[in-house]
Amino acid sequence: MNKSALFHQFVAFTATIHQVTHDLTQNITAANITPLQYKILEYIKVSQPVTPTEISECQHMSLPNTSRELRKLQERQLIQKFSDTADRRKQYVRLSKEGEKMMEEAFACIEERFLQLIQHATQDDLKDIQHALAILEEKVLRQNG
Amino acid sequence: MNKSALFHQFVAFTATIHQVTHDLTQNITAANITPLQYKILEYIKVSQPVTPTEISECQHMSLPNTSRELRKLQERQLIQKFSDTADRRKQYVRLSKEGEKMMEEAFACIEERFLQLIQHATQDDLKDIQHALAILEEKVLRQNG
DNA sequence: CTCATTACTTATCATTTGATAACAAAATAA
DNA sequence: TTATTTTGTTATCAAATGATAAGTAATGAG
Repeated sequence: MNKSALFHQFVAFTATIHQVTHDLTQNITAANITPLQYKILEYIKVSQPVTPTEISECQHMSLPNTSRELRKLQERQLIQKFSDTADRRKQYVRLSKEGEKMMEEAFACIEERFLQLIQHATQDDLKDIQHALAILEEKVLRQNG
Repeated sequence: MNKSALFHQFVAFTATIHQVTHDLTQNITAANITPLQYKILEYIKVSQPVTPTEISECQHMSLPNTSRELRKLQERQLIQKFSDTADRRKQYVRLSKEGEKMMEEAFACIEERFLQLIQHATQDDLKDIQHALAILEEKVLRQNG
């Protein structure tokens, strides 16, 4: 099998994934949130509690800029910070009640849009999709990062 | 089968795809190109010739901003514009020789990184991957856009 | 204790990107 | 013909993001 052909197929695939992600997530929050801030909230939502350093690394941004965005999110009552009792330099970030509500609504909206995407899928189709996702995770994405 | 579970699997999958895309494409050009400009060149590369209006729509940006970025790319000799002989309002954009060279090098670099990702895959693995990509394209991504 | 390191903040500046108004030229419709 | 629409440009402003210097407080190593 031709690896180069597989590469081209993969590139086309990722382009489509990016397009679909854009469609699924556009206009997702009424709140006046920047794209970067949404990304950060999304990460906190699925990984909380997280430290600013972790956010900084996962979002590929500098710690000062992370700190600035977290301050804005805290001012808007969307997140809360707690300092580690053992190591008081460290901080843990969580969504506030309001932030949780906002992100849950956002996720619900994305899920609804996703379900529309697969509305005509049969049970067999769903199994195929699930299996395909698992194959790619295992054989391409989980290789070493 | 639980569609909601599939949704969560899909979300995790797309997050990983975005991460891998980031890794595959980071520091890809020596040229002093902004991320947006790279995206535009990438689109031109695979779809040329394209009009500014098409770029504008596919990249989700306004026509004035598209025009500005194209001007910068033209000043840097990375693209060329031609006006349509039939409808002289229209313009066709292509990569210049230099732009082609740059993008081919970029793509070659990305392909090399991708091949590393699947370096341990057997022939059967490759067939599985190819099939998985096809399934997802057909049953999720090509539903209606 | 002293010194270096870690985790984070504040401040500042540059660059990139987005938004919008105003315009021009060509094509099309009336 | 005149009016309208399409395609694109230029100019300008605002906002978002990136980069970096300097500083604080806590921890840990020696």
